[in-house]
Amino acid sequence: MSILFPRSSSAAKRKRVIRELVQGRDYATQLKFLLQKPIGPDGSVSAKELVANVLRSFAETLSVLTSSSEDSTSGHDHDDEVIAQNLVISGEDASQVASINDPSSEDSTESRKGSKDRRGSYKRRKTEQTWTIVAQTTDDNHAWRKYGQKEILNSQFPRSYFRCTRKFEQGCRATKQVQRIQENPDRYNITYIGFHTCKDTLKAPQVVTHSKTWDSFLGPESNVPNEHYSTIGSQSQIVIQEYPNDETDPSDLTDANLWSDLKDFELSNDKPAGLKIAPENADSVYSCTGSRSLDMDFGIFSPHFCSTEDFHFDESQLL
DNA sequence: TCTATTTGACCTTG
DNA sequence: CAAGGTCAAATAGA
Repeated sequence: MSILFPRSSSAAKRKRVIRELVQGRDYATQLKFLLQKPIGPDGSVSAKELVANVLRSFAETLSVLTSSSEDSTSGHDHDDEVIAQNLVISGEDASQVASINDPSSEDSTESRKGSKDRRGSYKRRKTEQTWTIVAQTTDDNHAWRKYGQKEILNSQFPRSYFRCTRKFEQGCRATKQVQRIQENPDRYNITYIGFHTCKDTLKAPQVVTHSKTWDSFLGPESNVPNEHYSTIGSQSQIVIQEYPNDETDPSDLTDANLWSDLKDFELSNDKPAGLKIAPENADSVYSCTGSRSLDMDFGIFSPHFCSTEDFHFDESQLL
């Protein structure tokens, strides 16, 4: 595949292409989770394979575009957002998503109503789909509300817990955990748990907080200078998709609730609410660290996607 | 006054 | 039982 854009005149088109590709790939990734089905009875290409191909195609295209743009761009705009390049499934079974709306796996919030002395009586949401990214920013275009912070054993930095601000308005189940990486305090390990099911993501351009810096998010131990997080450009993000290890059949992913979730994604202002972890401000994503691979592994991507830093995609260079 | 954050308590899980 | 996740009262800020 070879796509060459005339430098000046087609910059906008190029930008759009990149955006669409990235977005499309994210959608395909979501689709993949929903279509964990074996080959059809008639031996036709399975949806799984299909999605794999789509993803591979996206990855390849982006790879080409990126490499072709790298040597042709000299300037970097600090404010430019950077697009995540790869969403890697390091998969365990994708079974858990099916239980998103399963009452048995619901957050304890409901079940605790009326019993004030049951603080903390919750069901740990190990049944949710989770994925982890490494990034220099925690901004992901979703509105989050911090609800807790914990000192973590053998970790210099505390872990902060966030939930979607629309948890109660719209019942959005998305949560995330943010923790500064000890070996690399410039970056954060961000674990997303569950997909956003809220719809007005555009109304939530930033993480909602009264705090002025991420330091306040990440605890008093944090001593990274504020200005370190004042800009968005040039972040690196690494995505590691994870599935809970569960016995549920992956085909449950086609659960009606999920489809409705998917519909929600589509309705959410052209922005995928779920896998938005590959936000516009990510530039590098990798992982091949999965323990148990899904049948369809993202290893189908070209090898460089699995290395840690060689795939650096800065959208600003393409725009 | 309203909304978000902080923080210690409480609970689940392994 | 320790570690980690969540709640909710207290607090802070707009």
